Amino acid sequence: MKRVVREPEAGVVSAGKKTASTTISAHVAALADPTFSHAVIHWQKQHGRHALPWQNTRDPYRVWLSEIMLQQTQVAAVIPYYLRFLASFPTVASLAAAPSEEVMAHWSGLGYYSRARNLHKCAQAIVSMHGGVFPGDPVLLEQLPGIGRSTAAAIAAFSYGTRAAILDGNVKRVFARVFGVERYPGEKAVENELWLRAVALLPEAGVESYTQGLMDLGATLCTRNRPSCNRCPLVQRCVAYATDRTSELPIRKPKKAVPEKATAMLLIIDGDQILLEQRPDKGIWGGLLSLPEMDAALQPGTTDFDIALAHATAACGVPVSVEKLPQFSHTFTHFKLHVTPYRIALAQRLQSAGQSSHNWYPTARMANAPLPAPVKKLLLEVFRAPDLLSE
DNA sequence: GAACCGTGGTG
DNA sequence: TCACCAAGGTT
Repeated sequence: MKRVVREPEAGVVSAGKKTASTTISAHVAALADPTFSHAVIHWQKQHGRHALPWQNTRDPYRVWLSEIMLQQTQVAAVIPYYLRFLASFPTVASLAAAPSEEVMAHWSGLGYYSRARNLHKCAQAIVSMHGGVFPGDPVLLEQLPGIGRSTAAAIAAFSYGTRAAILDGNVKRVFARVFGVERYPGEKAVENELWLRAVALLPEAGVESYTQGLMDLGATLCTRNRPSCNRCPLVQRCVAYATDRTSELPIRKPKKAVPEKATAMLLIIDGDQILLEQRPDKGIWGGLLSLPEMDAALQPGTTDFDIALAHATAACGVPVSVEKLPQFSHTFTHFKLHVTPYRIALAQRLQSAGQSSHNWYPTARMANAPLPAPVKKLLLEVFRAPDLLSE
């Protein structure tokens, strides 16, 4: 259960003694500037984006789906996923009722798979606890799985016109430049300050255009590299522009070396089926199917070839051939993975050896399987299966 | 606060 | 090739 913490609205001050909320309200009031939202709204109506697939609707289901998909993900990557998802699950009830494997299959390749698991949980909570209707109160939205403060505000603003502040990567970048924030925005104290500004700068009316405008500004003009300041409606008030610091702000996250890991993946093939394993929810690629893996480092003194044979035998049957496939590596946000794939043909399948997490999957349906992107890529190269998900 | 959690595009 | 980054949330 997540905590819901919210400072009081601007102007709402608890009676009596001088409290922290008094200070916050005063701070918010001091940061207010109606000309800011006016400039953003005016620009958005003329130059913002108005034809994205999830726009021109106030259907909270569509707004919610798009906001979850767009977390840490760029618009261009989301569009095909959003369209396929909506075609297969047109309502929150249909999504709630869908098997989780089907939900994961539709998310396969989009990354951050806890988003998909939380999406499914959230749909079920909307049906069971909210009568199938998304609440318009950001405080209620934030209690649902996968919805944090910023996403809750976006959903409430776009669906119901609720006056709530977002603070996503776009807004952080715009604010960091306009207000000349010289510290890393990921730092808690800095983020708190940015939230205060976000609340203080909300318009009295037109929160939909304002919110979309902030996102559009960040995505189309106030980009990380080479921002288009000459077209920006905030350029006159931009500290970074005035001081020629747009390439320095926002301050970058301090980098650190990423660890490297190695694994072997087994393509155990029996006729037209391949053995896949359900991955636990916790950890990388949680909740997806993937290839069985073995850690060669755990078996010193033997060859990879021997280990692959032994593993396949123990897992599911009698192998007749083992072929080492070309190695590849995959870089995640926080580590790099080196993979050695082995292709193993099976002469005889042992029914009794299969675990519950084991899943014999038709190779022809590989493109539809809920697989991690690099695994799907590998398998499609091996089997050259057609893409069936779009049907 | 910090680690964890993906992927594809970009320079 | 590689570092960096993009509509964050959870633990």
